[in-house]
Amino acid sequence: MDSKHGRPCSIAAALSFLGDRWALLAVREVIFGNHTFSEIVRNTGAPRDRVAARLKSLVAAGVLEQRQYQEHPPRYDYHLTQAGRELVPVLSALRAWGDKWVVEDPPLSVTHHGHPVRPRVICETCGGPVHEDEVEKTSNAADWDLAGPVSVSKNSKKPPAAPKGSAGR
Amino acid sequence: MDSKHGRPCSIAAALSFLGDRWALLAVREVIFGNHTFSEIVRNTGAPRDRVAARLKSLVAAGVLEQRQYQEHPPRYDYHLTQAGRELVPVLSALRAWGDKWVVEDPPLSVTHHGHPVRPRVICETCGGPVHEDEVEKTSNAADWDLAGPVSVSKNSKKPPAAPKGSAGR
DNA sequence: GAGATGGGTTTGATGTGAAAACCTAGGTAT
DNA sequence: ATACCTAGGTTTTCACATCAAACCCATCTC
Repeated sequence: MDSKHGRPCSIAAALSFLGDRWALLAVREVIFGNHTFSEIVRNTGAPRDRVAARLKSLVAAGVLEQRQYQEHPPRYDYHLTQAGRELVPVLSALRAWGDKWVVEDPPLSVTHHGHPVRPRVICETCGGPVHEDEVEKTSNAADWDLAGPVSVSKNSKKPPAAPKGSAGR
Repeated sequence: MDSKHGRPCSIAAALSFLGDRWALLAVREVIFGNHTFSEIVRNTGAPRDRVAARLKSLVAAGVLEQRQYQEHPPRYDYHLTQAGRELVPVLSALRAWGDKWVVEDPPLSVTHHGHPVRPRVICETCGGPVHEDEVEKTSNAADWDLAGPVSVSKNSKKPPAAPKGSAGR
C-alpha cells in the first residue's frame, strides 16, 4: 500500500484534485470574475460536460461553491472558497513559468501599484529568498525518504544487505 | 481559432506541458535527486509506460534533459534544465496548498536556516505582498478581455460596450 | 408559438491510463 | 557457459476518461 501508490506527498494529493486538464483553468476563470457555467465553458474552451464534471468535483473538493443567483429558473454560479482563493499563488507561479518558457508575449499583464507584478517566492518566517540548495527536506512518512521507499522490516522492498543467493523463494 | 481553444493564457500553455497527471510528479522526483527511470517509476507510482512517455515529452518540452551516465549498456538519467529548475516555485505553491487543504500532516518538511520554509509570493519589484484585490489584469490578446472573447464581428455578445474602437480585425 | 438563451445531461466514438508481459543488453554468480 | 538478475524501456490488453455533438427543460423575447 505504500510503494504501490507512490510517494506520499502533498503535491500528489493536491494534483489529485487539480491535476486534471481543466480544473485549474476553471479556477482561473472564476478568479477572473467569470462565475457562470457558460462563461467558464466559453473561456476555457473545454467541452461542456467536462466543465460540468469538473465544477462538480471542485465543489466537492471545497475549492468552489455554488450560489443560487436566481430563483425562477434556478440558476447557480460558482464562487471561490477560501481554499480556492489560496490557489492564486499556484496560478501565479504557473503563469510566470508559462510566460517565461512557453509563450513569447504574455497574453495577460498583471500589475499592481502601477508596475508589473514579478512574483517571487520568499519564506515568510525569515523574509528571505528560498534557495533550493539551502533547503533541507525531510520525509515524515515512515517508510519513505527522499530517495524512495525504505526497507520496512517485513516488507522486502529492498533488502540492502540481503544474502543474495538464499533470498525469497 | 480564438474562442475555439479557449482563452490564450500562459497558464493553459504551461498546463499543456505540465497538466498531465504524472508530469509534475516526475519533475518532483528529479528535484529530489532521483534521476533514473527506475527511481522515478518507483517513487511516483506511475506505470512504466506512462513514465517513459512523460519523460520523453518533458525532454521535448525542455524541462528535463537526458544524460548518458554509462556507456557499456547505454544508460541515461534525467536532469533539470533551467526551465525545470524554475518549476520549483510551482511545486512549492502546490505543496503549500496541499499541506493546508488536503493532507492533515505534511508528508515532507522543508526547512532552511533551521526553520520551516513558509512560502509566500511577493512582488520582486516592490518587495511587497501581492493582494488579489490590488492587482490589475489586462489582456494583451486582441480578441479577449478578462470577461471573455470580444467582438466576434457578427456575434453580438455584448452590444452595449461594443463600440470601443471596434478594433476586431 | 417560434426561436434564442442558460444550464446542464446523455450518447457514441476516441483517446488515455493502468497493469502486466515481453524484449534487449549487459552484469553476476556458478 | 549457463542461468538468473537488473535497468530501461516497448507492446499488449482492457477499462475508464474525455471529446464533440445532440438532446432536454425551463424561461425570455419577438
